[in-house]
Amino acid sequence: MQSKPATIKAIAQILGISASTVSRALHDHASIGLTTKAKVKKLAEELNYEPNQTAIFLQKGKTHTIGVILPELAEDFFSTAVSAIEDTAYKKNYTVLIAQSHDDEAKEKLLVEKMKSHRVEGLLVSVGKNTSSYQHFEDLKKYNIPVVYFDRIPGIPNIHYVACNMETGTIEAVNYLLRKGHRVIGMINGPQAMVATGERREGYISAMTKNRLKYDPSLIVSCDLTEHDTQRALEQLLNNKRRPTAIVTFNDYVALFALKHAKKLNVKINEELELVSYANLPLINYMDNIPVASVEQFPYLQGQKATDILMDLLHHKSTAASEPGAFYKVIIESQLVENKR
Amino acid sequence: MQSKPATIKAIAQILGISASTVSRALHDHASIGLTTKAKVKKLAEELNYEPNQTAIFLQKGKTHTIGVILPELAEDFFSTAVSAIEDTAYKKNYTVLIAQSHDDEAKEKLLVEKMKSHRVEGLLVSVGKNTSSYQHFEDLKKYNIPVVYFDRIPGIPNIHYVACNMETGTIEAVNYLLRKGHRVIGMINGPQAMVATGERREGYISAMTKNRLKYDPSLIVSCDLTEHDTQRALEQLLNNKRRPTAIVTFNDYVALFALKHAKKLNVKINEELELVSYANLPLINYMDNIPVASVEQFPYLQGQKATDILMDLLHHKSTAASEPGAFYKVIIESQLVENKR
DNA sequence: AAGTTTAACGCAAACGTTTGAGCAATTTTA
DNA sequence: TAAAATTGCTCAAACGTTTGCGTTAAACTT
Repeated sequence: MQSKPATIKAIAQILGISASTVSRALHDHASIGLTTKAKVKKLAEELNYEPNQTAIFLQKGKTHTIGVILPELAEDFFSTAVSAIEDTAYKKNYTVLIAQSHDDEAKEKLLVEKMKSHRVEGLLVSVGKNTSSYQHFEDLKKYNIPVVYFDRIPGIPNIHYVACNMETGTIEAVNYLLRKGHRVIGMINGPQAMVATGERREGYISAMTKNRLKYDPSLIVSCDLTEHDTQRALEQLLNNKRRPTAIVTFNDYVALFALKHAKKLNVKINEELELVSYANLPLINYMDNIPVASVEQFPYLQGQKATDILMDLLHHKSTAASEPGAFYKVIIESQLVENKR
Repeated sequence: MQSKPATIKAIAQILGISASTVSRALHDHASIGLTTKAKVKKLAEELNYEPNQTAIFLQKGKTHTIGVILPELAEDFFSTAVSAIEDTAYKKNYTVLIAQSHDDEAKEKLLVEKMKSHRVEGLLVSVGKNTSSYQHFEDLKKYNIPVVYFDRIPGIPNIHYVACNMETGTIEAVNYLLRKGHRVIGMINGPQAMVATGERREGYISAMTKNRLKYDPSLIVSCDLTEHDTQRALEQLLNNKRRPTAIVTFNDYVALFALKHAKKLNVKINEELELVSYANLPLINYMDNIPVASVEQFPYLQGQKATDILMDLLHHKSTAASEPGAFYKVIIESQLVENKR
């Protein structure tokens, strides 16, 4: 078998015409005769000709490829976001390159280099939870590679992003618990560096004070989202002088860790302790007992919007460049959904 | 700002030397003077030079890219498999291009074209559940693009694949249920076209007959894995003349659909009816009640092995070509894991 | 001192495609 | 029937790299 795919040159040689004619024929250019076109197309079909994108990329300077950098593909939130990204990109005839940082800032930097090297036209990123500097992303602007952040966004100005406003959902969550009669409500929050951590905290404080309850800082404890640290955080809350009867956890994984540990500690879920979480997992509502409610973060929507924005940026580069102060900031309001039993 | 990244040519021009010298200098070629090397590297650093992969691809005829085609990224099984693929590929300095078929055979074909067009060096694929012809994949062999199938593999000879042998796990599952005292065991199986459907069926029959129980065909009903059809299948089993007290479901999603519907039908889970499933979901073991056990399919391992095989194929192409009869067939034995309460 | 080696670099082609400009036939116009 | 317009095609350069081969000048032989 022919190991190498057919090229335009090969077609040209067989037909005894020039490569440019073949190229134009395949593109239905007006200045090529119908008989020639027919011959070319027929042979291309026969040889199973497939344009070499890498050559086209080089020639046109456009790769029609976007990159995605995110912490963990296996996490349900991200995989559905990527699913949306791929779907949306596919419709616009873009290809997507993925890479996961595993929350490692050093690797994140390397991945940016790799993406740059691959000449992606734009980048979609959800930053690692430990990432402290965003310079490696911001540098891309110099090369006209737009970056759209989603979900885990940096807390810096002048960026494009789509994210959930966690404050809204958190307020709803706390209100929900208050309505159910809870007065001492704890929170297992995320790392201080994350924007979402601050929003949850603000939401918590806002809901409490709006309800004329005093805010007790000892009821909010941050953790690094690992199972181990969640256990520590849970114990810290349970041993607090004012022991919470309900806890808002940073996300579903944390909720599951906490649940597991609570069982081990013989804390009766939904009697002694109720949980409210932020949905990253699809089937939490198939579960019994926990958590009683979740704050939905719309991963598919986020992925979709982020890709739309990137596409817009790519196709109106001039506009974006001419209005350097204009940044997309799409905020999806998080929403409390009560989990049906 | 400079909108376009620096090129070798640009560096050459600035330094007043030739492009080839710059290229060699950057690669630490022996025949370039140390002072020149130093100058080149310094300037490259300053200009933030990043080699243009598309150009290198074209020149070398190697893209260092592999493609992944699978049905649904948002499904947990696949996302963790992709996570493994990306991790493994990254270590070998390969980039991964992903695309989802959404179980649509026509789209699957288009994606193959796209991958071919992108000149991926190899392909990892998990076929759609309705895919009946595999010609679009097999055609790639002509172009020396190796294909490694994983998990959802075609039932044809002469292919490389890694998959779980569902028969083993199914036998274990049925044995487990028999030990628990069940005698009438149902099965909600997948589409007939899937290899895994056959394996489950064989496992079921094998376990039953080995235990001297007669095999009742009406207890195995196939469904298309949608929620709706699962409901139908469940009802069919519940209305069977011999009503099963336990059901083996095709996967966790089907189990969840069945569970949901069973609740609606007022069937008491784990009293009237026990479920055993095949794990695709990570947190099924955090759940109460269902299912009592799962057959683990090791998604990360599958992704990893599949990528390893592909890498091997890519690096020993000659070997593979010289021994046309040699195909990788990695079978991971599925394994029953009892879900801890 | 003439010949030979070696070090350091440049030339040019190639990868596959696109595209502006040019050119030769053929057809149209006046 | 000569000039002008149209048709259908070819040439050559370009995109950014790599690489075999050639070239120059300096350093080393004997």
